[in-house]
Amino acid sequence: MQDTNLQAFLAVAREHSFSLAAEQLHISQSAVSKRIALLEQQLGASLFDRIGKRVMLTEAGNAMLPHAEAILQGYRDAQQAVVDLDGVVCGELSIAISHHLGLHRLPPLLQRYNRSYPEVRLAVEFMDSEQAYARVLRGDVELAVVTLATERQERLVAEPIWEDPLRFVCARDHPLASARSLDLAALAAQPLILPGAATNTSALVRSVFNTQQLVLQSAISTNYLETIKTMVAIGMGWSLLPVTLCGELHQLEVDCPAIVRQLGYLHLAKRSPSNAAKRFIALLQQQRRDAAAHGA
Amino acid sequence: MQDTNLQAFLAVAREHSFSLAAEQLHISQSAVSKRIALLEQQLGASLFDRIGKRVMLTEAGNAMLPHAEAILQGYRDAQQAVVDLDGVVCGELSIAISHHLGLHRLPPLLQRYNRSYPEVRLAVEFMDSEQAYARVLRGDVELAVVTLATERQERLVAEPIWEDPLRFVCARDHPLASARSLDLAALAAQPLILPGAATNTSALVRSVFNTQQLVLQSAISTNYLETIKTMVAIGMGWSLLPVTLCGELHQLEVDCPAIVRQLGYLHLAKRSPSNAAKRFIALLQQQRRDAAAHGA
DNA sequence: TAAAAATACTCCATAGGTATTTTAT
DNA sequence: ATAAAATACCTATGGAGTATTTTTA
Repeated sequence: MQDTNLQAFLAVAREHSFSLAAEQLHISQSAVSKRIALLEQQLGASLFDRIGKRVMLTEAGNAMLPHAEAILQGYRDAQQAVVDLDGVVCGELSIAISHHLGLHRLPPLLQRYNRSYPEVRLAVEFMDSEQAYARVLRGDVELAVVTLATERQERLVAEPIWEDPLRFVCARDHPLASARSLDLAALAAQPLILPGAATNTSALVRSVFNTQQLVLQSAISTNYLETIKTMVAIGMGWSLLPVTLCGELHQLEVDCPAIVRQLGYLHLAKRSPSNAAKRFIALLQQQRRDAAAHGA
Repeated sequence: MQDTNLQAFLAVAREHSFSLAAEQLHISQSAVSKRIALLEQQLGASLFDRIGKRVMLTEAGNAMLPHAEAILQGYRDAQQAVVDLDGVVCGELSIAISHHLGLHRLPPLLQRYNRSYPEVRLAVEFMDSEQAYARVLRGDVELAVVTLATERQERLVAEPIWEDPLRFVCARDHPLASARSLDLAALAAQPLILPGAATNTSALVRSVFNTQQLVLQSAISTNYLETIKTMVAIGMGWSLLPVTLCGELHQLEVDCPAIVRQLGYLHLAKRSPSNAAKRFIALLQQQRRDAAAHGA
């Protein structure tokens, strides 16, 4: 990205010679002649007086000189500005975060990010994971950190960071708490409390029961796991909750494969991540490695 | 003499669309695609994210934007500089004018200029004086005609043309109107209406009161002197206004040195004025001479 | 399905090279 | 006569257009 005609102009002005300018530019003398001729034609004015073997700037050439330099400097600056982007982390980073992750996993990460890159203005919005998916798809936010959907979406890149195993829970004084051995069918017969039917978590749970042709019907429905926990604690039914949320609830031993939510980040496949986003993703992935090392 | 690739870049950035940009440039959509692709290849970075039907700047594109504008402006300046050599007054003259001057001092000048040099396309923008300073500094406009700042700026040439003495005014039925003798302290104790704190006019006024360790606090604030006049007329407080705006307001005799705004023009020191700008400046300076002769 | 961007292809203008001519000392 | 710029002529490339394909809403 440059302007070869202006380069020729500056070289000739500097060298007072078409031939020397040609040498400097590693092109033929005739090419220089033509570049200058073209410029002169475009400007409607001569740039050089060719007085015998002397080449000197005309008035118009003098007038052009600083502008030509400014323009070529502009090209260099532009190029540099793009190159400089590598490694410079600044600007705004818009993230959608699920309520649950915002409460239980992200605070330390956000704090660390904010300390490491104070130049980045973090625009964080908390919402349901499904809304976050939509916001990313629409390009409203660059990144989301949420409960991942079980099936991958065409236009999105979704990477799991944490595994979030769900435990069957009920109140301590709930009939199920004293049951000897439990299977999915026994649970399906009892009142339960699940996140809204449209949520990824709910879909995951229902898919497990579906393998045994069991259909779940949740009486109470909310997308806030904290609320579900409270409902379970007062004996409204059983539910599935992340280990970290089980607290003093009774955990049921159930004869079925582990039910594990994938928590992670996602962004539009086609959208090139900003440097700010890249760093955030790096932080998330480091988190995953740490968790893996710790778990092992 | 120009850069068609950068033109395409700016057009796409402006329109958020390759097709619309193509229309504007009167070339085919595929040509635009190729120009952008070439730029991106030369820079080694994507300039736009094509997300479905949405076209948006990447970080690199954002970084490029001001440079691309600067380069194309450079071409225009270069062209104009050569044209101006012939003493021809034509092309475009971009001027930023303060609301007040645009209303009260410049109309006859603009009219005369327009008649004398119909070849010049006047691009006039009205704004606050402080915004005008910024526009000149950024090179967005060539000239500004505004209220001058009290201290001179390094990179600017600022020349006063008019003196604009400010008068203390209040409503006819305002308590101050019947006061025998007034000093600054007495005024500072009463509600007043001043232009915004960031304005040159406000700074000038406050500096005068500061010499007596008086601090002014303006309840209402607007940058439009006409609005201030109206507010004063309905008795909201006293103010300082140019003589020409005092009209039927009560003018207070106050024991203090005259407070005089300097109105004039300014431009970048390094930017040599175009012929069109030179003529405009000549008109302004003739105005000053006329005023001096009339005043004498 | 419709609209927008990318791509395939074709064509021509032009930038560049070589060789030659012109011009001024 | 010589050195330097202009020019003639040829070639290859790149930029433009049209038509088509791909992609996503």
